[in-house]
Amino acid sequence: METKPEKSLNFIHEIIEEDNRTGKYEKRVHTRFPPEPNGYLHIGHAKSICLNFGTAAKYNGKCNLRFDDTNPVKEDVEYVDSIKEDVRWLGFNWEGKELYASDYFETLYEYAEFLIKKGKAFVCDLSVEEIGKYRGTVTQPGKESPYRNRSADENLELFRKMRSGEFPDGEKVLRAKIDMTHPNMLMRDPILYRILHAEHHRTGSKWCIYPMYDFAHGQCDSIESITHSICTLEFEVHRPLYNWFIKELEIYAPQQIEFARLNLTYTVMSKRKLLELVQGGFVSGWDDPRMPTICGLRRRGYTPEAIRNFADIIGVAKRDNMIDVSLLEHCIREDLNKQASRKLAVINPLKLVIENYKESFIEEIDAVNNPENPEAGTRKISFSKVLYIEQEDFMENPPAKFFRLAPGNEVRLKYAYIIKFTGVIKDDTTGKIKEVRCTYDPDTRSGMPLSNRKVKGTIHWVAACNSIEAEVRLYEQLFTKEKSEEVEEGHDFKENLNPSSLQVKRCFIEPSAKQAKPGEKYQFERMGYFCVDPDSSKDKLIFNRTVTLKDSWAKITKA
RNA sequence: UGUCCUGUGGUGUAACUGGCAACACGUCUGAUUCUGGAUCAGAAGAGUUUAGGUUCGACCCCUAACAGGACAACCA
Repeated sequence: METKPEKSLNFIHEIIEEDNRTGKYEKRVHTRFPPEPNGYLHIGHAKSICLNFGTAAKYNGKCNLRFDDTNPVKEDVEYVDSIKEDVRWLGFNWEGKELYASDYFETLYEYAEFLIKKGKAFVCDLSVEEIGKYRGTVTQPGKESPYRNRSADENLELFRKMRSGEFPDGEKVLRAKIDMTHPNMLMRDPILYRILHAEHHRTGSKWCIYPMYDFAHGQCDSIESITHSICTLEFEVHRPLYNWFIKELEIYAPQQIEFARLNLTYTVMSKRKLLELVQGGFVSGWDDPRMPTICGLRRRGYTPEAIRNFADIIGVAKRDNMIDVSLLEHCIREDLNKQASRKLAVINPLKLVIENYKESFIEEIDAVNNPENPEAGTRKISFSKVLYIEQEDFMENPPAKFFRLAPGNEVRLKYAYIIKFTGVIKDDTTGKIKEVRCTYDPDTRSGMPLSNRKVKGTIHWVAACNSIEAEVRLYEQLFTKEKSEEVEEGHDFKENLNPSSLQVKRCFIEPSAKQAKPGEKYQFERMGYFCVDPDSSKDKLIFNRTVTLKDSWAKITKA
């Protein structure tokens, strides 16, 4: 039992173990999760959160939560609050208080002056457009700014005036003096500070110049003594620049390691596109259960355990990837199968009358709460003459291998009796089936000596006399294409939106569901896992379908 | 017409650091089942982008090609 097969290390943990072997950071492991508070966290962030906090935990290290809040015009406390909530919900804690890049604004400013004095930074008067032109292109070298050779003293004076608010937005910037012909565009005298007369969500109006992300991120990691700065691939090109700052500033050097971000089929992961869906009203909000956001998944009924397990299973590497949602779905099913109490609920009701059952008689029947966990016990459900069954569970002219109710077929009503079809009643004008009639075998109630007779199928049902009504929101993939962003030239990704990603229905549920509270998770037998929506109230129960059960019959019918 | 990164079954990740490819999801069988769920047993599916090279031996090292991605915001 103790000899679990050794799980191989991902490439980041390999690096860490090597560093621990060589004593590079005195065997210290200190990571951080550094979001910008300008949007909600999504499942891609969850991968990063699990990686950073998980790595720290694995090596008895620390992991900071730090907000990289260097752009006051895009950031807001609303986002910092939601991010903190989501990280906590996922099951992670950070020591003491969360940190902010804005905590280090003074230090960062001093770093800038240090560079100026060293002759490695200068104040530039070029406009945005001009700076763009001077930068050259990816294949052509850039040109040096005419302001590049100002004296250190002049630069210092100008920079201090920038800070004291003597210039309007955009008038001047502070730039590093590196190399305008560098093949890496980011090394072509990048901007360090810009003038922004804007209210910052934490520092208020104290500053009117703000460091660029590139001038803040690496130094913040350095200030916090981070050992391994884990980030996504797009920052790989920035690494030489961060290293340049660290070297010129002569400060502690963390090690940056990049990994490939998560992509999931049938959804989008970019903040911009997610925002577009919210603002365009294509979803009800950031926490719409169809969204891949943490709050959306939470509302959908996903558990932190399932998400953490998912993050673990998908692994970490450097190559671009596109993970099949079926893996995420597998993770939540696996978790919920063990946890969720079962209920009987009928979503597309069809009236079923048992002809030989006593009128207005009600029987209390035992139902198992969770077959995976005997300790969950049993509950009573009512059985009566008139029931509802699922429309899909009856067919007048069934195809081969249809094991449900049909002329000539016997089926079991889950936890109750075996019934036999006797007839249907149809609407005179439309010809639609209004009710199905059957007889039951009184000796076959579950648990009775003669109840073991084999029947082809078992279907779920609900008593018409006392079942309760509820709203169910049936969710499907948000997009119709695996690669949701794949569109022809000139078309928009929103054209791939799935028009039937949400179907709202009224359903009948056994009365024991009456007390269901928001956030609670159930399995409606044979239908899937459902979670009580926060919009739910005593008077109006609302359930979100987290995911269907695996359905091999559905596969057969589709084929 | 640049620099950097990446290329292993349908998908994702492995391969004890050079000894002819494993695990998970998915797919398909069969068993079992009062959820066509769960569970159990099994199968198919890659010879590691290509071409050279080093080596007794290469997924692993070297070279080149090809393919994909990133980079030209006073965004992060």
